Amino acid sequence: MTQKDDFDLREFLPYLLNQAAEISSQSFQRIYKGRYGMLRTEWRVLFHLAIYERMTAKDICEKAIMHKTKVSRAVQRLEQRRYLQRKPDEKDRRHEWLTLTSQGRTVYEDLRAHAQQHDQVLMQKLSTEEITVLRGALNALSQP
Amino acid sequence: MTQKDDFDLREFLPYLLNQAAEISSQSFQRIYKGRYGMLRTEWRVLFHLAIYERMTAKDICEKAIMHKTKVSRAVQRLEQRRYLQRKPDEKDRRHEWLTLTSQGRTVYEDLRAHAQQHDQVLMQKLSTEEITVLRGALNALSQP
DNA sequence: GGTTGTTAGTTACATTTTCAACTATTACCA
DNA sequence: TGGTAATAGTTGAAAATGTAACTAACAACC
Repeated sequence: MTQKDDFDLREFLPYLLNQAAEISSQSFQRIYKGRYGMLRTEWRVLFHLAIYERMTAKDICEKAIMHKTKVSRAVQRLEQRRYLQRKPDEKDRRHEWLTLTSQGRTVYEDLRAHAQQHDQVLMQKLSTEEITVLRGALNALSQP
Repeated sequence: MTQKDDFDLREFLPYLLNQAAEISSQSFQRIYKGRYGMLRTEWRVLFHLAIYERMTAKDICEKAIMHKTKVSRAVQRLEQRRYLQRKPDEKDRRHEWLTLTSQGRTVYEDLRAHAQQHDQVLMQKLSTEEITVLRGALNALSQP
């Protein structure tokens, strides 16, 4: 009998994180999909732009941990729907600055309200202290 | 100034969970992909079978929170590589019992060792107490 | 027993994602 | 200055995923 048998994959952090992330995202996904036909990639780009105001696609890649082709296509679709605007950087025309249109901000505000509600439901499953520790731990694990 | 401005999506649990899950999964993904050319779906089916010994595809869907078509295709590929065997249920031939072959178990043991290592690296980012609370919270959030 | 409904699992097709190659622009440096 | 390297972002083809329709087997009710 060796020591390796002590390790149970049911306690493997990436597994637990994935299950929790999956389940807690699902019902919210139905909201942005149902209301605006948005994909998860688009929702993520949208709210990053709302939070940080003005970003390049590359900034979004880094903050949101998304591949650049994913971001590129999400930006295209959000632009088509007039949720965002692109403006090339004057100094370095490889960069494009992205900002939400007022229409994009309206959509964002609506979704944010739903997100807040959704978050409250999730937090009811936890104690105040658990929530604090959880947030801290998730932030720590998100540093690569 | 309304209350809604208090809610910052950077603290939205599904977002934090997703970031942590994504980052903590990435380096491990390179391992099963690099060593065995496996996809995440296949890895998940493999280790569920290793843990529970004998399951139907439906059991896996429920435990792993995966859609049945994902499971169906992962099972097909694992069978082609001779990592698992199917056996129809005698009583109810709609059910198929799945078990790992010895080859599948060997692969699993190898990956489990790597997972354990990986888990230890992740846990170094956290205190013992954080780990305990985190596990509890993730389990709570995984109840749908 | 036969009709209807349900369940486990697969398949076809559409959508999304990934990977690699590509363009356009700027940086570096001999 | 010119040539190579690096960077931001896009695109096309291949792979993976999601959706809905399907098959096969069983259940339930008349």
